[in-house]
Amino acid sequence: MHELPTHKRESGDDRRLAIAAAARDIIVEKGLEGLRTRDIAARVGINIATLHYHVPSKEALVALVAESIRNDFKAQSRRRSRDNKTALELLRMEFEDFAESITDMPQLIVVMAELSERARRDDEIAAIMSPLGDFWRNQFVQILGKGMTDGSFRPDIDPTAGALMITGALSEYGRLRGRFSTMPTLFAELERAFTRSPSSQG
Amino acid sequence: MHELPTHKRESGDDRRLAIAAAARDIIVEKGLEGLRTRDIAARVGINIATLHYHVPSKEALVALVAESIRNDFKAQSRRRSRDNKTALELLRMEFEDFAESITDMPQLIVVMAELSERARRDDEIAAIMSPLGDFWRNQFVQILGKGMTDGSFRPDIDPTAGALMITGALSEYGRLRGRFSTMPTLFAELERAFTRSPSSQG
Amino acid sequence: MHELPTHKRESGDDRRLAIAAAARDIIVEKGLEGLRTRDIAARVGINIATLHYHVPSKEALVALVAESIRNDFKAQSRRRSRDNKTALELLRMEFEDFAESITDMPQLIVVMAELSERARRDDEIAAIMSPLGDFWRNQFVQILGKGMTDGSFRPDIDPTAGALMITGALSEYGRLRGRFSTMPTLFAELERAFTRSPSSQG
Amino acid sequence: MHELPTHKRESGDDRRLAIAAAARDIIVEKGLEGLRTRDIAARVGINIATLHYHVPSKEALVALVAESIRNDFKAQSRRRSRDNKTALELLRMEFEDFAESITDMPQLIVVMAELSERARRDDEIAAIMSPLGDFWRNQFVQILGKGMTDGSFRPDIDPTAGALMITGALSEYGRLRGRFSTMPTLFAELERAFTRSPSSQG
DNA sequence: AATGAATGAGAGTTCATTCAT
DNA sequence: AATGAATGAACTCTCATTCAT
Repeated sequence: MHELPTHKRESGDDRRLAIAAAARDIIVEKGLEGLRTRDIAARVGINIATLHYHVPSKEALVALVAESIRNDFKAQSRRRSRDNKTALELLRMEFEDFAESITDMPQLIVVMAELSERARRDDEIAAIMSPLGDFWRNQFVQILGKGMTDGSFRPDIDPTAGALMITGALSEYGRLRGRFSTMPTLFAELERAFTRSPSSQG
Repeated sequence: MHELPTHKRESGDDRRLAIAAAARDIIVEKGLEGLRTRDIAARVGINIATLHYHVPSKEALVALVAESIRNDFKAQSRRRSRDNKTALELLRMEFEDFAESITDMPQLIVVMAELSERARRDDEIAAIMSPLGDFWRNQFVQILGKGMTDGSFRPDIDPTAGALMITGALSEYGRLRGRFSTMPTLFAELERAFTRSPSSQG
Repeated sequence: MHELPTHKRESGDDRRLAIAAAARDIIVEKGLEGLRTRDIAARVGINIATLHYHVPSKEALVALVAESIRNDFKAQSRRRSRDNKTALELLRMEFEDFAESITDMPQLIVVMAELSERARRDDEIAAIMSPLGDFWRNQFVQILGKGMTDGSFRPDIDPTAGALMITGALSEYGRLRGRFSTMPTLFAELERAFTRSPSSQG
Repeated sequence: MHELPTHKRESGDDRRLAIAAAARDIIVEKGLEGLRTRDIAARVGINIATLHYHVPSKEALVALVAESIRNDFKAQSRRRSRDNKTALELLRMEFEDFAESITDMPQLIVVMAELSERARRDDEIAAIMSPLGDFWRNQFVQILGKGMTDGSFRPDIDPTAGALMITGALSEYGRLRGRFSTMPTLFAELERAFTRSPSSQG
């Protein structure tokens, strides 16, 4: 990126980035199942043999994609200061991050879903993806825990179950591609689910 | 099931059932991606050509599996009377149905997930699976709506978003195979999410 | 034909006729190469196993078609009296027979061509088709020979070569399906080829 | 041909030539119908996958053969000067070309016949073969036309019908593989068919 | 770093034929 | 005489991978 690539004899790292990007595009279009090394090579503009020179096997290729996804995902979560915020504010920031991801990299959600599916049968992928899911879920566990203390949320939440509800709802939203509910509506409902009812005497 | 198959000259319908069952097993083990007609034939104990005699193509085979899943899923939902129940009771019944499915046919959830993924790119499968998802989600929409009226639930629920939360949470639970939360804990949290907070004064 | 078939349990001979007819139709549409026993059975309205009951193998089936063609072909040639005719009249009668065949059974020419091609590699078919070609060619050999004597034709014809020219021209016409010359034009040219030039001093 | 192939790592063009040649041999032996990709690969000494690398499908393979035939056929027709020749001389040159083809490449006629048959149902092949037949036939149309002017031939020829007679006779001769007439005999008869009778008074 | 050529293993599918009823 | 079910053998085609250059 920072130096002009010759488009012939690119540095290994740049090639690997390009390969991962092409692979992600294809996964979005045809799923992991429809991912073919030849298609990736064609999209990058290199020979299959060259592809194998940079990424020795398909297994390694999928792992590369998984790592690429992990990097993008983690990058998304670390950009803003989380200090001196109430739990509710933190939750909203997470929601905003999610909305941003969907907007900026709609790929990300789809590819993550495909890789999670694969992780069920592939230990190497599981080793990369599971911590990612854990990390995401755990952020909500933390937020919910904090919110029970600072009064943002109900005091009777089970943070683990609650976090699972949130990630489940967001994943489901991504899967349905917004066909049945808008994001603000869903976010609002999720907030209500963990805050006190407006008036219990109502 | 009820009589030992001779493995020679079975009726077409029985064979198709056996084929669907074998395919489901393999999908659980290796995913839709790892589904091979030869493996199915071997598991059923027939020749590949015989498999093609009963199910003319792999496309048709996947559709057969989808239908088989749909039948099992719908069968699960229709066994008990839903009359004269409060919304909360109905919600609990749904949870019990879900628990039963997980216990009796842990396959079902996994295969449904695989088929839903495939439905994204395969219209024929989408035609079978989408209504199923809609049906499931809609049951919760109904229940939440009713609960807002009969006082079971908060009056400020968005039923559509709420239903999406519930199905998302249940799907996520199935995907994680109970690794991070027990079913009763999750069910309880879901209930609390839609009922009034016990006392807002604490 | 002479007694009403029940369409179930037909006599073997009727079935064989129907099978041959169906096979000929399919050969016209898709060539011998595209002939499938299943397609024949479907067109006749019987099961493949039933087809094999009546015609034990595909080899026998093709032979059956060849015989059916032979019968039709020979029938065409024997309907009119050939007595007391000049060679030129006989030649014209042959042309008329050919024209009639093309009109009444356009199949016949096409299927004959396919079978002749096959005869090159299949001795059984050759045993049926070769005599047919010989018979046809020989009719022209006879006519040309007679014409050299009765003054209808040039005296310097080589009857064998001439007969080959005629059958070749007619076959070519059939193959091209009349795209480059009309039948009367071709017939006239053939006549001229074997009669004296109108005036050599011209 | 000119240098011994190593049977390992040949250039793509050489391989395609070898593949076309092998395919032509097999078509001669077993017909287009009996053409199998595996047989071609075996004859060339390569793997089936390698065959598909060079020729992506069987359809393309048959087209390749058709093109190979066209090239050989056209090459045959363009080697000698056709200037300052009478129509009769030109006709004889065509006959000599035909005789040479039969001697040097007996394949050519047989494979052309098979491809023409196929052309009836395959538009891609028709697009290659039909112009070839048209080209051949048209050469005779030209020669006959010229001969009517320069006095070589009868003045009452229909060139189109006459050309069809010639190509038909030659094709028939090729099909019968010289069983019923020698080439010189046939050529002589064809000449006589279009020249004036030597003397109508005998 | 890059590539054209090659490959083994295996995929889904087809087809004439047979068997039990 | 008829059929649904079954099958072995074969077919075209695909794919990740390797090798020589």
